[in-house]
Amino acid sequence: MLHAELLYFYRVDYLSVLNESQREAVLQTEGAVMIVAGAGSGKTRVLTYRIAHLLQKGVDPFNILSLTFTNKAAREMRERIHAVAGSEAKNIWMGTFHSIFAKILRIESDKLGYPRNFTIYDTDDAKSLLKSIVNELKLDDKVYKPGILYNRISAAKNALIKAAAYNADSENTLYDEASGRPKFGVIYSMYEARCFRAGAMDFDDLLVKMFDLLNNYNDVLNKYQRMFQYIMVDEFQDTNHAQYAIIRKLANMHQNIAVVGDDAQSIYAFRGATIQNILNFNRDFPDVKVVRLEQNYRSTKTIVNAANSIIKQNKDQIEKKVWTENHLGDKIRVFRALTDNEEGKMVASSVFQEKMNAHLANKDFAILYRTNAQSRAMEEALRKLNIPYRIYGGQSFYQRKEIKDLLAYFRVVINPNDEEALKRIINYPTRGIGKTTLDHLIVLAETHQTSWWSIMEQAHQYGLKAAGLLQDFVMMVKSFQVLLPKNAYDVAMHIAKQSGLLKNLYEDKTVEGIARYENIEELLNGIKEFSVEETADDDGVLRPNTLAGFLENVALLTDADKETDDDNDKVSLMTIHASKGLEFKQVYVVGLEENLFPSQLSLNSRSELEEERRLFYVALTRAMQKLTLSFATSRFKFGTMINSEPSRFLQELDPQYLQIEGMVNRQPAPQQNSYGKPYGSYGKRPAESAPASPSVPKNFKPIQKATPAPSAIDPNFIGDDTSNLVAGQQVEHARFGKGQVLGIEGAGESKKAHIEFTNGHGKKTIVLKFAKLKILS
DNA sequence: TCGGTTCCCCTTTTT
DNA sequence: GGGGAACCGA
Repeated sequence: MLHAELLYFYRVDYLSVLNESQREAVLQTEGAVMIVAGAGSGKTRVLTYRIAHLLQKGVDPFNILSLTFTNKAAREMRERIHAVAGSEAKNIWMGTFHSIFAKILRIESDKLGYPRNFTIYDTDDAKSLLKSIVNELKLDDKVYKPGILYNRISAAKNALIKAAAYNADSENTLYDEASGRPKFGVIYSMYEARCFRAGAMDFDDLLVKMFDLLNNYNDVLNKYQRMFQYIMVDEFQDTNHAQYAIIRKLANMHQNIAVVGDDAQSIYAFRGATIQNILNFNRDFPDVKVVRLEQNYRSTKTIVNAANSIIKQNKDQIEKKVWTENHLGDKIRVFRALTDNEEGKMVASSVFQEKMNAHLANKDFAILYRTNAQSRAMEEALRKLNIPYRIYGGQSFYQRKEIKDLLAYFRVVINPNDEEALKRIINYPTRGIGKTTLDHLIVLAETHQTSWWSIMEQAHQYGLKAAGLLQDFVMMVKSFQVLLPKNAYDVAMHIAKQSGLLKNLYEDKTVEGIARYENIEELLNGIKEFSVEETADDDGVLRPNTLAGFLENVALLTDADKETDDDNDKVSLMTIHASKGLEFKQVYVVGLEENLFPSQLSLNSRSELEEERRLFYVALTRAMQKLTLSFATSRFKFGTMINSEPSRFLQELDPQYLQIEGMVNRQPAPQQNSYGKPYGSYGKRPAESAPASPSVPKNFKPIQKATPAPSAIDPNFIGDDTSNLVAGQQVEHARFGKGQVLGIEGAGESKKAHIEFTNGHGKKTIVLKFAKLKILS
């Protein structure tokens, strides 16, 4: 640290700006610490100062490991530390789990038999590989859907179960047989082998292989344990089993580990995150010091209290009381719109007005939604009012076809065994290597247990009809490979031109074609920027930034990691997931409708519904000054208009914090005791509006808390806990519809129900563990 | 083998 | 309403 920076650092006197708990969290650098940080409680500030404090104490930045969940969080943290602690910040091991592990895996790749420049398969690559495996095995791709297979493989990997172990466990095999996918284990094995053969790791492999590395190579474990004297983990509630197993190993030598998290903001259980890790942490580090940050500095009392009124409806939670000294603030507005487009208009014009009234800038506003598809209506409305906006996430730049195509060229040049990349470009632009040839290649590679590439290199020997064309392709790639040590931009440009890709895109003069060409230009410009500075490699030697280096960086960039343009004063549009960790003066949460938020797919179990509720909690707590919620009574879905009802979450909010606007003038004002339905009755719900259901408040709170997930959609919904299911009960199955239970067989994991379905599906035997049954009576 | 058309499925959320 | 796969005709 430079002297001047040190002085600056002391002058800030960071300890005086912290409250007592925050100070404790910063100063407790030794041993295990768990920081339970409520929303808006200054978590990032604590983490920043904690690292600054370590540096100031003389800890070498190379000995600090700080893991975050997103690239954005890592970057922001680095910038903030740089601001308080100076240029040393860049030497801290700071990044996402995936990026840090990828970095280490490249260094240690030879131990695992991987090339140093292994490819990282993204979700699309992985699904595409699974699809071809299913085809090769001649299985029904309606049953063996890539997405389902991918999720199940991912779940196994997150639990550190590899294919061999998976297949050795009869419980898995039985499960797969019962769910109609007996070949799953075979697919998993093949997938694993094919990734290895291609020199590729998927996202989950970055965790699994990292664990293997530490578990099987004591010298490697020792090296990194020594290195990482201080470990910090942000968003601990979002870690999965594999991630936890790794950090636990790494922390084992020095035992200096601080984890920061908030169970109320756990929104990634669907991806394997488990709050169990919090319990494990207490078990594995029995001397853990727990620090609670409960004072909220971000939001008004109204927002904090309303958010609390939501989260307390969850059964699964760690008791904590988030409070604030901030002023009361405005009530939370609720907009009711007729359609999704009208919702967009209301939100956009409200942003326009608020900007004037409260003298705010565009960047003080965020519009948050549950699904990316909802952004369109918002965009259109904002455009009409000339309000600049920026969309975070959604279809990422790097997921566009043309970008993936060019990147696939780079990938093949760097790692010709990368079969998913090869598949993309082998006949693009068209060069006469069609499906037939590719099928031959696949079969040959499989029989000779080798890669497509090595078959292609010897195409003549295998008597392939298209051998000449394949030879040409191989020669082209090899001519690119020679250039690899050079500067990334020169190589990239050469490849883009010589492959014919640039020309192919240039000739397309349609609007989309021009846009695609511009995207390629943008990518090339990005590479140019990347390649101007030289970097020192691990051995300290300066070398030009190569294309391989660019690809390493780009593989784990997904969403909002593209450089921001000059004008940053824009309204932010993003999913609630993407908004975690951010704050805005004014926040609009749109699409508060049943089946959308909470998502239809979450309605079958209490735990999933509670995750949706935590998601809502995250959304609410993004707002500093003013919060607006909105819903539409109908919206376009798959091109057709569907009716929708207001979300149950609106009804769960304590009405004293709400101000309802845009209502049909049916009643003078919502009465205190009628908050069960303060939004008027619209939509066709005969069962509800019929006199048969009198004035009993349907969602009366105490009842709601005691019974699992009452559904606002199905008035007959009783529950989903099938553990006590008996013959005679009426149930509803997601696919087969309604039916009656004839009998129960077995117990525990393999408990099955014989059910007679009414809608022509007849009798079926359903394994209760994975059938999502609703109990109707 | 290729290009165009139809048709089908889709929607959570992300590294 | 849209992207991708499957299908079909040259």
